[in-house]
Amino acid sequence: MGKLTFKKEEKLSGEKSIQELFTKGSSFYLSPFKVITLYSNSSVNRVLISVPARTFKKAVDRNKIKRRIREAYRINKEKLTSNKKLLIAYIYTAKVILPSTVIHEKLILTLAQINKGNEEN
RNA sequence: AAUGCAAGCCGUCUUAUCGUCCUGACGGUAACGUCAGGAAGGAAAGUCCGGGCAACAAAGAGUGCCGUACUUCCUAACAGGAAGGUCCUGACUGUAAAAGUCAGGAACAGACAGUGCCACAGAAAAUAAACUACCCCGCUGCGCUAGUCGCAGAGAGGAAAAGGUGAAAAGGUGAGGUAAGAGCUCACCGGGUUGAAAGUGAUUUCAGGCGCAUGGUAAACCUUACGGGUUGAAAGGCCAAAUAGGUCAUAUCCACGAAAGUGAUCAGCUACUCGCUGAUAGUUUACUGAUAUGAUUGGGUAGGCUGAUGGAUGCUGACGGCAACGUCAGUACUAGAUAAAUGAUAAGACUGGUUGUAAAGCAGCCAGACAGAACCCGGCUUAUAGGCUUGCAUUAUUU
Repeated sequence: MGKLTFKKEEKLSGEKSIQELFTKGSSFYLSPFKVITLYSNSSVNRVLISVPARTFKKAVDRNKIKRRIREAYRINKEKLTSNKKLLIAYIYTAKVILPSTVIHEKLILTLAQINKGNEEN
């Protein structure tokens, strides 16, 4: 480990798996995110990052938020301790563009929450 | 030099650490790794026009629907662009009037094909109309200067000249003419019309004749001319797991038969499977099944590839053209993602603003826009901190 990469394989795509995640996954809110998780049999954790176009009408703003979340996940993803692999969706629910440091802090909290959920199962 | 306007151009940079996508080379069975190269815009935006491309449709014509609307040209095409014309507005020059130059604007075909509408005000808003005032005529009354008189009244006519209303009042100004008036007549202007000349054309100029009642609105319906097949890359083309199905082979079980063996073929019903019916075949009344494994196969789901990035491309030069643009030659370029890459963090530089200081300098603080490719092009429209260049105007200074 120790590689802070984020390759194509880790990006969640495909209509079917996304539908499955949204219908069967379990979710929790932790401002500014809504997080949805689901166990899968893939070889890596796969992540979907979404910023609603309803709150951020300009593509530039959405891209900026997505990039910050992606960077935060990339740097902190080794904090995930589960053996089983997950599908994770991050949905950005805040109405303003938060600075990178805040997004980093909050995302670490969400990872801790996901780990806690694993231990209970 | 400053400010304003117009046109054109640019629209932050560097380093470090960690990362993303594409291409190539090398290593590796592969996963992947190493190295090298490349990776957003002037609007990528709005999706408002036009085209390429693709599929489907399509005898021809008419009607309907939608769009366009001064002319000529440019272009693949356009509602875009260039040049020009007409009208309107403003400024300047200038004159007795005229006229010219510059800048801006125009939904700039048709209102003697038809239908409709024209609020309020006003007498009247469209085959004209008489409220006030004006004029003539006869009648009645009154007056005295006793008339071809004056005043008043009601009546019958004339008249679009004056007043007032309105966005608009039926060509304008002047003269003649008349009871008063009227294109009733004349001159000039305006209008439409005929001819000639100039121009590819819109149109212009000149000449003749026309007295010339019949408004506005087509961003009301409408008429005329020209153009338009429909749907968009989620189009279209190709490959193709898994699962279910077809066919073949083998094995096992089962059924029939005394045994050998057989467990098929064809047609009809049904969208298909199953099933049913019939015929034929296996010496034959019967039976004409099931499961597993392997091979193969049609369609095709998930998914993938393609479409899809080199083009009506940019730049430079020559030639043609007033110009838009075209032709030729040279040269340069190369994003290709797909739940959607092109980044994150830190430091510094640069530019601008502001505060401190008498000022330069320096220091502190703040800011660096609009905005993210999605098949590709040509336009239009809208957003945009700051900077640069050129031209014009104004002001100030120096020579």
